[in-house]
Amino acid sequence: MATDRSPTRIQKRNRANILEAALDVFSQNGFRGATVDQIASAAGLSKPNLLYYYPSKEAIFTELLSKLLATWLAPLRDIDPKGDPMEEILGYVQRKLQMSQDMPRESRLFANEIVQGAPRMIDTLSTELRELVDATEVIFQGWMAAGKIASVHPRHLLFSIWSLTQHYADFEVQVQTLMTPEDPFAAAPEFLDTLYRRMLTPTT
Amino acid sequence: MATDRSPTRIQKRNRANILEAALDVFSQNGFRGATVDQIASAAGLSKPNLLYYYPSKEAIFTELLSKLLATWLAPLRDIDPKGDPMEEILGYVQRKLQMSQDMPRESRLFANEIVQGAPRMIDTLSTELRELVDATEVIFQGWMAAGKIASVHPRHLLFSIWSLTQHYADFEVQVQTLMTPEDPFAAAPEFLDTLYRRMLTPTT
DNA sequence: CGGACATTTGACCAACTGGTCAAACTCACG
DNA sequence: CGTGAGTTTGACCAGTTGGTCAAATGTCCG
Repeated sequence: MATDRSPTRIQKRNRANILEAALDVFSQNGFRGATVDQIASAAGLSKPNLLYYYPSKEAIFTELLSKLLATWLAPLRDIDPKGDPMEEILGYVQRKLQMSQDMPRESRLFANEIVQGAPRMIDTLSTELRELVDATEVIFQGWMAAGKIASVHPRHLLFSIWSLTQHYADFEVQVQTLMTPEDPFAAAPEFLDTLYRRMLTPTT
Repeated sequence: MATDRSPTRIQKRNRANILEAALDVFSQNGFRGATVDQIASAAGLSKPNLLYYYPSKEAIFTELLSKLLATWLAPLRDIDPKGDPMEEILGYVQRKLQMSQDMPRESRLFANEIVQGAPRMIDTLSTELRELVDATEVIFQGWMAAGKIASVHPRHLLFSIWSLTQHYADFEVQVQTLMTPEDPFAAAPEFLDTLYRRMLTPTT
């Protein structure tokens, strides 16, 4: 496989199929729980054929992670320091919630990895994500100092948003089981909107 | 091994060691990621010796889960319908948070299993836990109807407490990495207390 | 002490898993 | 068509893993 030439039609199709299949399998079983054979057949390929496109299971996982991280963090980058504070935060919450609903596999992929100590993500966490979180903290602190939102611990605020929104994807089985027949996502937007509005409305 | 006789001194010691080791290994690697050998050496036994006490890896896992579930759910059962609503809920939040800090392995054990679809817990979830959640919902609804706490979706309220408190244990690596050098658990109690106090204070 | 029962071990096995390789096959293109 | 590059495959391999078994060793108690 010539990696330094522009990819052929077949390469494009197969690489896309592999990543799609890998997302399915890794998000459901975690890295160690997933087998190359599972991914291969989910992608409609034989195992050696899959390994013709990616040199190892690890390589598939790594590429998948790095391709998805940007998407996953986009809403956080989109927070506008010059926007209305309450609207920005409530909007971020709703966007994250929507992502949990639309992309539960991505959420679980990261959840699986982090619960097990994030052995393949720790570098990204402590550099790229750390910077982004630091920047967000500054924004939140500015809003709090200006009295636009109530003063709370900015990092805990951010973690709480991640926690609450991703919970619906990561623990979907549990939420589904305990909410049936109600649709968990039906009342979630309003619940979270109310929660953050009450917590963050300044008490002058 | 005579299972129908009272356990010997050695049986008691070894069984305890095995479950302790299993908690370590399963919570860090999930069911599939854990190996019988890992558990055995963590318990100071050889693999065949371990399998003399438990017939299979699955059996260890199952026993571990069922033994821990009672402990894990105790704070929820302890909510007193006749107590002061706000105090009961804030107390429950603090107890759950304390458990995340003191028993992070237990939290991650369940988290690992549920993220991956809870194949070995789904029965428990849909019966025992379901009943407990149903009962709690009734309590919450009573308090809301009486105007003692603000009206919010009772199940989402409960899930939010689980989510926020267990987040500190389940995603410990991430939280640690992004909060260093601050101790995540230092500000958490106050943050959660404020959050739920503001959300649940009735707006008459 | 001695025997019955409990515990431990090393050798072993079959299934699974990640990965390799040479040979066969397919495709684009002149 | 033909040819060279791109693609696919079956056979294979070594390491890991859950689990078995008979034999060896340890412990308890009369």
